[in-house]
Amino acid sequence: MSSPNLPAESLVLKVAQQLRDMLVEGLIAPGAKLNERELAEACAVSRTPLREVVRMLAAEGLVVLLPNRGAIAVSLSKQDAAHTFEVIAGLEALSGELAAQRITDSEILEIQALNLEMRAAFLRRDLPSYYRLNAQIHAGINRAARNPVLINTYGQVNARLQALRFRSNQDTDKWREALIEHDAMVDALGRRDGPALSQILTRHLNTKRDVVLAQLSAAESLTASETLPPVDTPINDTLATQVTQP
Amino acid sequence: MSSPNLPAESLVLKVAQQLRDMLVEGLIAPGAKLNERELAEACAVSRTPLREVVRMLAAEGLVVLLPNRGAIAVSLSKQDAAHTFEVIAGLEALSGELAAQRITDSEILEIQALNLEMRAAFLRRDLPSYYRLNAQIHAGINRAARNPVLINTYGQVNARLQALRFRSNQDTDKWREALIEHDAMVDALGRRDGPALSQILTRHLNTKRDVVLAQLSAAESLTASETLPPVDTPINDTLATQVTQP
DNA sequence: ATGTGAAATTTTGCATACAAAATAATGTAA
DNA sequence: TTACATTATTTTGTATGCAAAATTTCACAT
Repeated sequence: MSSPNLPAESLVLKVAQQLRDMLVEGLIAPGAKLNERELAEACAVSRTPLREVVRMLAAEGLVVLLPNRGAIAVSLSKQDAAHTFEVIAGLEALSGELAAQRITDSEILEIQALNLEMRAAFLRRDLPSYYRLNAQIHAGINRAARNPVLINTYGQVNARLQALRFRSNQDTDKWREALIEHDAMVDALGRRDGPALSQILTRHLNTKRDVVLAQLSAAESLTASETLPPVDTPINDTLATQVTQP
Repeated sequence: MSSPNLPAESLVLKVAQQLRDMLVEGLIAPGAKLNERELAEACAVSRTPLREVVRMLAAEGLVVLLPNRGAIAVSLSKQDAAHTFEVIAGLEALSGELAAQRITDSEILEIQALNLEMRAAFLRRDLPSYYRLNAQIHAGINRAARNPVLINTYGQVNARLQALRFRSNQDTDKWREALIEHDAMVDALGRRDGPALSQILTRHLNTKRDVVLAQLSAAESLTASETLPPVDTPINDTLATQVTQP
């Protein structure tokens, strides 16, 4: 039911979604400075609405305001990420609890189907499809919780995690483990066992947290060795692969 | 260590807190229109920073943007309030779980002391003190969870409930019930029994939700009979009940 | 070379100005 | 009077302009 007249959407909301996407997709790197003039030009608006958008994203936690120094894309430390995962785990636990009470039979079937598709994606080692289907399953559970406030809160907190861009190739054992957790999840959902689903989701998020934190540690030590060579050993080879990130 | 030079704080952040307070304190009534000229004048700034603030509060869910028609203070329907309480319950459950693991002995003592003060306030039927102490106890538990993201998320969602201004006189039985729940809460915290604390907090929030929803029903039917003859047309809901953007 | 400081440039923050939309007011016809 | 169309006023949305702060550039001294 897309109406033919599209002026309904406010300009700021469109630009907000645009910038939000750029941040979540990683087109604007974590920690990168947001230049008002540049972004305004890129979005084809003046600085005024753009500034309003940046303030909105700051309230959402996707950017950080630096007084008199503009804004930067949020860059979560490992601790920040851990804290965020804790909250996400709590929200998903709630979501599972509520979804088990309120989900319809057809929704259960749909999620079961998605889970099978996800297994297929795993067998093909099709990571993009896997992530898409994984997100769809969790979104389906959230939707089945029948709570717009929960969905909204979840989306806001989760966006900050998405901005981490951790969707890299995880090791196969962990991946297989995640699949087992998903099976248990779908099973609990099918039995409408809220507490069980809740518990599985919490555990699932904890393993996901561990994977992401490990990746962050790896990336961190990697960039550290790039930018800060060991004190004793002078630089002897010039690779010219400097990463532009504060 | 409050620095002597106060220009550090950004103007927008100050105005944001100002407006936020006005909304939470009920100085701006739920559903009330936010006139940019008026508010800008009241806050002694021009419309530009004020608009930025309004956008921030929209992202926080304290105001709702109406395209081409400005913004209104959020006005939660009963369903919205119920949904919000569900999320708050989930967040407090998480908070209790984490706090039980991380709280220090002295923090436990402090919360026990606050609980006793709250009992005293109850005996005196000192409602303001009761609410203040109650808030302090819950804030203490949240703080003990050692998770800034949780505190932030909680604060944002809870602000919308505060804006309901439901702190009216509750009936004495429910009040006594709340006291018992608080005792159980403090007890579980003292034993560092996370699951128990979590469960008690959830139940506590559910009773609180029931109280508030009952009050909302009462207020609703009251204003309805004042403004409209008791016909079958509740023109009310479904207009501005959307809390925030996707 | 390296560090320091002053001038130049850029960038942010805020206010004002103007166009479009919405609301209120007025007049007219039934 | 009421309903409706038309005009006037207000209000919102966006762009532009200007001052303050921050960043960069560059000259100069160590």
